[in-house]
Amino acid sequence: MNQQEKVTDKKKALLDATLNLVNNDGFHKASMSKIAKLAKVAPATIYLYFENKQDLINSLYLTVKSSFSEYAFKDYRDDLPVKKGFEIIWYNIADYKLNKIDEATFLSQCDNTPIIDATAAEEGLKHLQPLLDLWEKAKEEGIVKPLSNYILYAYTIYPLSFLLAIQQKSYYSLNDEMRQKAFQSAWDAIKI
Amino acid sequence: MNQQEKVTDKKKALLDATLNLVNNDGFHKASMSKIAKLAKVAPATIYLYFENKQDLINSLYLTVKSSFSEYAFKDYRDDLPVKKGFEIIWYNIADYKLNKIDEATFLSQCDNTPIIDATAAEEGLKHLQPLLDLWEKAKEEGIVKPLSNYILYAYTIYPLSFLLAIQQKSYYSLNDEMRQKAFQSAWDAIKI
DNA sequence: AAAAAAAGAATGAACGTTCATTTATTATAT
DNA sequence: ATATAATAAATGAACGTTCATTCTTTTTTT
Repeated sequence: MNQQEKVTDKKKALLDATLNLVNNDGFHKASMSKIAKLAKVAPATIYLYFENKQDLINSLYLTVKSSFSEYAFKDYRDDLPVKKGFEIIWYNIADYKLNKIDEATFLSQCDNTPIIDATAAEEGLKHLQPLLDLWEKAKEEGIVKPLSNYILYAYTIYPLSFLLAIQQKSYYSLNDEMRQKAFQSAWDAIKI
Repeated sequence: MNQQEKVTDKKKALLDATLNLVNNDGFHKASMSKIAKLAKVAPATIYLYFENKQDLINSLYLTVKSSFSEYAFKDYRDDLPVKKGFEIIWYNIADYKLNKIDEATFLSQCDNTPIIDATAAEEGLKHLQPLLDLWEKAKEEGIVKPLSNYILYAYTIYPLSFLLAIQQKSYYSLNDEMRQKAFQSAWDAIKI
């Protein structure tokens, strides 16, 4: 293992530890020493890789967000028919939310609290551009209702966050059949 | 002003202060001394009304949640036709989320983080029972798709949280026309 | 042997909470 | 009605603890 890889390893261990602690105990209980202990590293070592706690959190957010959007647009091409393209993206995001539960939970916590810098939050918003482009095309073609992209998002993608939360509290688990029905509801909400 | 009212006043000032600080700075930055200062009270006074910080937060959550559900079912009666009843509840909740922004923001923060005790969270869940009952009736009558109440919630009520978040970041504001369209999408998502 | 990485101990500041008093209110006695 | 006693409410200072961060020393790599 070379130097570069080792650096990445420690950094990754720290990001993982932070993710888990923030998810399970909340930001206010995720202290630097706990993070260090979980990552099997001395507290001071964190400062070799991150400027301070805020930088650690921001970095984690951007890292996870970018892994999310990579996942979301896997196998998607903008020359596909509108509904097919939307279906691919929707199922990708559903898979992410229901399989990569820790990452998705963390993102949802960041999006609903002020623990992330305004600048980092803005940076994270840019990741969904291909979906916004798709919706513009869909509206032009008269396939989807002429609603703002915010509303389209609210009724198709955002509900998945609730299903994630429910599943995580293990009141409920979403099988393939349910997933199809959920997609149908998303589509019914926005289709003309 | 009698004694009872004075007690309620200080308590209310403390709950208000906590709401504002947690909303703006996050739970981890809302220290007891800041809360006390904002409520114009000595730090020690908080402990006359609440056991500790966790109890303060839990109390705030339950207070707000109960004001929310009172608002949600205003003018609702279970002998109304299903769609009419749903419409009343939906618009009530929309009004709450878009007008009582601070309270709604706080609830959304609580629902997406581990800052609330498990017991308090469970307690808060019971408030939506009339809506769940309505949905059961709607499914029996074949007016609404045979989906779990979780999914029905995810596609009708939950999207309002996103619209709240958007409006609060003031990227966007929801007028009456948009609100009607949003209701239409909610209904389209679940109607048969 | 020199440089870089990591560790652990040490730092002041800030935290939630408690304490001994003071201030305000209510009840009792004159 | 007035003065006094008893109670309740509220305070600011102080507590022990924990926090994020830094400093010094040790270990590892080159």
